[in-house]
Amino acid sequence: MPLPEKIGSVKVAGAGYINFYLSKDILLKMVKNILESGNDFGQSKCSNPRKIQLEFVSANPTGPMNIVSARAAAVGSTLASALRACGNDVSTEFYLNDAGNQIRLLGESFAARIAQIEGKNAQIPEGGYFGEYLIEYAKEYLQSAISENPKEWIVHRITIEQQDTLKNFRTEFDMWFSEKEFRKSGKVEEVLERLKKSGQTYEKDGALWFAASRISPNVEDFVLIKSDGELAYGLVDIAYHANKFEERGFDVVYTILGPDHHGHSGRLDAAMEALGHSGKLKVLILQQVNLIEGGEKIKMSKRAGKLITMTELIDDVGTDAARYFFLTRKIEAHLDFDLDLARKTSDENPVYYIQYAYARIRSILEFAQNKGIDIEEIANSDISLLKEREEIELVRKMSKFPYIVKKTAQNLQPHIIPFYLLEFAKKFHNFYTKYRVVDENDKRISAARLALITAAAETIKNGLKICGISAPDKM
RNA sequence: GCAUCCUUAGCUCAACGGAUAGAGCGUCGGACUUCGAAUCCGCAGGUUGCAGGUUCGAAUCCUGCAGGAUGCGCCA
Repeated sequence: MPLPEKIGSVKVAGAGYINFYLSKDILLKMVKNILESGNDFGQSKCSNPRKIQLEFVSANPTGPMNIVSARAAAVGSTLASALRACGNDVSTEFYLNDAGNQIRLLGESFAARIAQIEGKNAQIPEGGYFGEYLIEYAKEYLQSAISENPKEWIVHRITIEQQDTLKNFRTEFDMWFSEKEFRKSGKVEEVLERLKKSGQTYEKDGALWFAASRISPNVEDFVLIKSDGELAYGLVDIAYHANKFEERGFDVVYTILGPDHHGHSGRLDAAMEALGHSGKLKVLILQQVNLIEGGEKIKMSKRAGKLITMTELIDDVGTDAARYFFLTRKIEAHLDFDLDLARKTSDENPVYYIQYAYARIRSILEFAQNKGIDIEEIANSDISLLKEREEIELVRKMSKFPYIVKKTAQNLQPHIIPFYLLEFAKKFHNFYTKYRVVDENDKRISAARLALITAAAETIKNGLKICGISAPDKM
């Protein structure tokens, strides 16, 4: 039976399986495609591009960010890149909780610290913020001699700090959405009226409740308006999410929340349904992170003052290693972060294994150039000279990269790319050890192999880029 | 008590419901006069927590049980 030209061979593999292999020609064309695409290799067009919002981190501006925020930053920014690579219109957002009870407590705690430094007798309020960092900020505030209201100042100051930290962690947001400003918009009251009209609210103990349990039996009712007349967090958050769809027209919203918010997730879903947005919001619960050092869990407690902040973690292990480790787990799985392993700049640390493959290729290209080979010309080489098993395997692997990116975006699972890159690096090292790339006695095969490894470097670089990990030329 | 997540090799983890369940690390044994040894090759390591069910087919889906983590406020 004649085979279509795209199919190279067919083999019966046992267990009822028949394998069709892509022809070598098709595979080898991939190499040229990759070289032509360059930085765009891995991008694809989406059959139904959507306007997507991805909200993540959204840490309260009340103190230094913790390691769960770090994980959220790594995961969120990577998913955003992957979704963009698939042709979606993606907007990333940090919801700035700069209003409400916690901010009031922060302001009071900060004022108390200032008063203490000035020698006055002042107490940090019940449930306030006792962290030492407020003392440092208070000194800074007093020295700067600004007339700004201390509460406004501290919120702003901490927000700037968070923005810097996130930027250092290669996580940028298109939008920092202020809760305080949002509350002024009147949207909260409007949404409240609509919820009342939906008939799913009731009064009890002087508060206004939302009957979420009627919409979804597993969800408990919750308070919209507290008995003191204040807006509850739940209500503001519902209005905020309604705003995403109604004022800003997102088709889909992904909100990444910490494990302590899983109860909130069901409430939001129920409320979105009541407001006519069912199925458009997907809350992703990102599980917790345990830091492991010396084979043991580091117990962190605010009281004992043993808290490792996101900044400390980045300073300790570096952005590349930290991001890599945060990305290697499914989002719903708990992550044990092995500090000792992440610190190691040796072969045990997989992030270097991948980066090393890239650096090695850059080094070979430089070597070839020094030998007088014109790197620009390798795109015109005779790729069909590649026929060793390891060469074909490498091409086969790189041809899967766009699919890997797509799968990451579809499944909203960041770990797929780092795992792929690890396997890919393995295939490259494998090839490298067995075959010489630059062979002065055979210029034609050299050119073909240089084309091959250039395409490999492109694949690694683009993969690392999506993960927010650097691809160093030398290391 | 309720809710969410987890349980796969010694360790850390992969595996669109599909083939003989795969990687890294660790152990052991090998490979550098030539492009980077931060590398490669090989050996060993498994009743996928337990018990049922659905299916042509289950690590994967359903139920129950056991073990672990977390959350259950008119805080956010």
